[in-house]
Amino acid sequence: MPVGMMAKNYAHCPLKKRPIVFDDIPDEPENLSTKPEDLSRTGRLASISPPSSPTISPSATPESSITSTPPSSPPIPTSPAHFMYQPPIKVEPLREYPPISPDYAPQTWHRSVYHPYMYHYNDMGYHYPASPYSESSLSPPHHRQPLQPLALRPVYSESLSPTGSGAASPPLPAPQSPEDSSEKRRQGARHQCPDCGKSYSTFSGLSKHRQFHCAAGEGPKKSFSCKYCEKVYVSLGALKMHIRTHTLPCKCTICGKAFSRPWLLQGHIRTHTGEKPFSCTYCNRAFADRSNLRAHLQTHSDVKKYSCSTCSKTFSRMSLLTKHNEGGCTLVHLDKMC
DNA sequence: CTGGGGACGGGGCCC
DNA sequence: CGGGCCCCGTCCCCA
Repeated sequence: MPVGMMAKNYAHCPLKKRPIVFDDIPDEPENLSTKPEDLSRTGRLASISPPSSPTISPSATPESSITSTPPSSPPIPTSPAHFMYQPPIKVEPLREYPPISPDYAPQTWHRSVYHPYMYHYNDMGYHYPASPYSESSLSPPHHRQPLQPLALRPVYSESLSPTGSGAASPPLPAPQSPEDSSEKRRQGARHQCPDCGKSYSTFSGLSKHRQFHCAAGEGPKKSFSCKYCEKVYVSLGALKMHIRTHTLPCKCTICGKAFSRPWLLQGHIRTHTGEKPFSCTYCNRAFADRSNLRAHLQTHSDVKKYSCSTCSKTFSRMSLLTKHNEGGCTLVHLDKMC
């Protein structure tokens, strides 16, 4: 969404939440990555090419929009937005993208309705055509697996229950694949703590655990306390991470707001640019924040993630369940009377 | 009041 | 050990 438009739409928002419109924004924001910049990719915004697989024009209907030739370049918004933040991009030209099958059901095609680009950006640095590849799986390819068509790849796991029958409803997410679950990732770990049984994929991980974390073990229980507050951590790394919440080294060049971590800043910058890389499989709604998409997905489910243990009513968010319990689960009140 | 979205914080894990 | 990313969670605001 162009910044100017967004500012207009924020007319009813508190001042602190309104994006700031600049007339003289530099062409390219500073690289947020803390990694050394790859100089070979200087000018990356203009040089990124989409995958050579068939692409889909977002403006066309799914049935008619499959083309064998990719567009010359992703459309870059111009006026009234003078600036569109483009996250650092990792280009992997040798990566194989799954071909688009004509078997895609139209209802599975979607794109960000806010995102002006026809290529979805995911935070792992991959560019895909906006449809039919989406962020809906919440499992970016990363090092785990290449992104697959919706019909093939495992989809987001937070077990949405079917919201209804009928062909109009897209298939609901299947259980998360083992590769996507940190818990299941550990199942393949071969380094197990003899004290508590917890497993790690690397010996160093196990060593860290035994030295600092394992309550059942004999390792030294060092503690690291924050000099800014009362918090105490069992590892220096955790303390350093916490200290960043005091020092806030990552500063937004647009509004000056500071954050503890680069990726928090990246998420914040999306509030300025309107970039919404995470789109819902079911309703096409797009989000700038993965967690918000996750919460949104709950709204598509009849049986939501958080349930009242007393009356079995389910809620999409913990806060709603808390409110429910605090304010008035009638069955709770009945229990208290008994 | 309830449900939902936006923005953000923090700990854990992997590389 | 640090960076990057994940998930979980909270707080606030709004319709």
